Amino acid sequence: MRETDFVSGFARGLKVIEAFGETRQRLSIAEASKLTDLDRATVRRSLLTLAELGYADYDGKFFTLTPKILRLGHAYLAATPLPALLQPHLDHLSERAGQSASASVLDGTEIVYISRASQRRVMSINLTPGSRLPAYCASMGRVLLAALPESEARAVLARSELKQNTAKTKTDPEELIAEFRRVRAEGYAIIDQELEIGLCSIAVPVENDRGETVAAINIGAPAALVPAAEMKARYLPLLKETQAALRLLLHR
Amino acid sequence: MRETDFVSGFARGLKVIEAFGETRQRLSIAEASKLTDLDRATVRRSLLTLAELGYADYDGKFFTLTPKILRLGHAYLAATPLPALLQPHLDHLSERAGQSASASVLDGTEIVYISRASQRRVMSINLTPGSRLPAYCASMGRVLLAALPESEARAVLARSELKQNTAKTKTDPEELIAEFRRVRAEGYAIIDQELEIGLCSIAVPVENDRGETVAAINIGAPAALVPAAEMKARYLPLLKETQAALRLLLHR
DNA sequence: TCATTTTGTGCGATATACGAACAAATGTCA
DNA sequence: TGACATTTGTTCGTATATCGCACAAAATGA
Repeated sequence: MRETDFVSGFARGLKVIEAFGETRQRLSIAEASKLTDLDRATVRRSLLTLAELGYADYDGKFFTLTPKILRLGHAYLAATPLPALLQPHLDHLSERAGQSASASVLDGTEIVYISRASQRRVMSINLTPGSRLPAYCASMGRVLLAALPESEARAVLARSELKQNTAKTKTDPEELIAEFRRVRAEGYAIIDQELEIGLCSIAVPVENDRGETVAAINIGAPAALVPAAEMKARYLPLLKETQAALRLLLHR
Repeated sequence: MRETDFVSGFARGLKVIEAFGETRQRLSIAEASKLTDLDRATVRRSLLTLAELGYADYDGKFFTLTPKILRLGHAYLAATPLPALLQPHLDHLSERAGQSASASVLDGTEIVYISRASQRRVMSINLTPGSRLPAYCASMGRVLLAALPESEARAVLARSELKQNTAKTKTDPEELIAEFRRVRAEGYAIIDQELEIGLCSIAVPVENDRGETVAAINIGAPAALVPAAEMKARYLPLLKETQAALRLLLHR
């Protein structure tokens, strides 16, 4: 790509939008400038542009994003058939399992939820399509990383902040790589309270008819109700059934 | 705002992103140019910028958005406390009603879903946070429009495409304005299959402690199970309870 | 094959970014 | 309270980047 094929004003504006996620709802020009590492004058123009277009409100001091900004992410959810295709299967899966079922894809070091059917809240945080979790310590993340060539998986781990969320969190890259091999061989991943105390989950890949992994689906359950040791026996058959149904759907 | 405080390259780029929602997943440069009414060279630069930043993939012919684009909308959902605040109440409401419960805000002529707790699918389309419906024919839309000064509500209706979705859809602006008055007086709106055959819903406003309407919540049910005439008796008390709980939460 | 559509590129005119300077607001301390 | 320091928002001139057009090249299809 040539130098002149890059619209830096556009790139800067997107950076400004993302600055809102990291901290608070309201940002002043100076705050946004610090977060994005862009000149105050530049940030100001971007924010005024967002306000002019209705993507942001401005009270003279602080800028806040408006719901119109959701159109941007929604462009993806509406344009990509995968989330809508998965949803009814997740609903069915969730109902039969009596637990929450979700689907996600990989974006860098994180997994991104694209569909979800929740029975009740098991996690302290609120997961909706668009929500993100670190891949290395989520069951769907393990499945998605296991699907990458090992060199790529290593590269992702190298870029990840391998944080010890709980006493059970695996943070050693070699141990994780070994786990990815097991996931590839056995076709599922189980997380036992590595992300949050009290939460277990089990995931399998969603493959198209060429065997390529295009997403992951999981079932999450409170550890108090379903010990990790029972996750496989209880939920793997259901997940495998859903996986088989989806494989037939995802021909291309 | 001065002319030079507007970054048109940014505005054009955002228009390009939104072009993906309207049609398909894959857009060529020429297609995107037609949809956005922008010069091909401009669209090409915007798309290449998106690809360079990882927001889009490019196979040499078609561009597709990547899940990274969800970061933009998620910046809003994460930055705004409302969706997360509402979610547990919707879960509780949904469980007690045995039906789907949702929350939305107004964006122009449309309502935007910000949180949702679904029991089972009652609609043909898949609603997730970020999904949009026309305000004039949705129960939450009626509630949100009723909260506007009447002149503004009229202006929104004037900009709306008042489509006859079903035989029951109200499309006369005067009839709708009269209905808004009733909603204001009685505090709830009921939709009887005006959006989709077989779907009834009832909504109430979510107000902060100053009585300002900041969102709407609803319960949707299949008309076959719950006739419109029974919606009020069955669900209004539950909605009112949730509304009262939220009012205490939303002081500012 | 030729016609049609689509994509890529060079160029002049125009719009934008940068950095610095200034003004206004805010905070600090005697 | 008042003087000073700091932070923030805004403006301006200029160097630089982007826009839209026109044309060339490539792909597509009849």
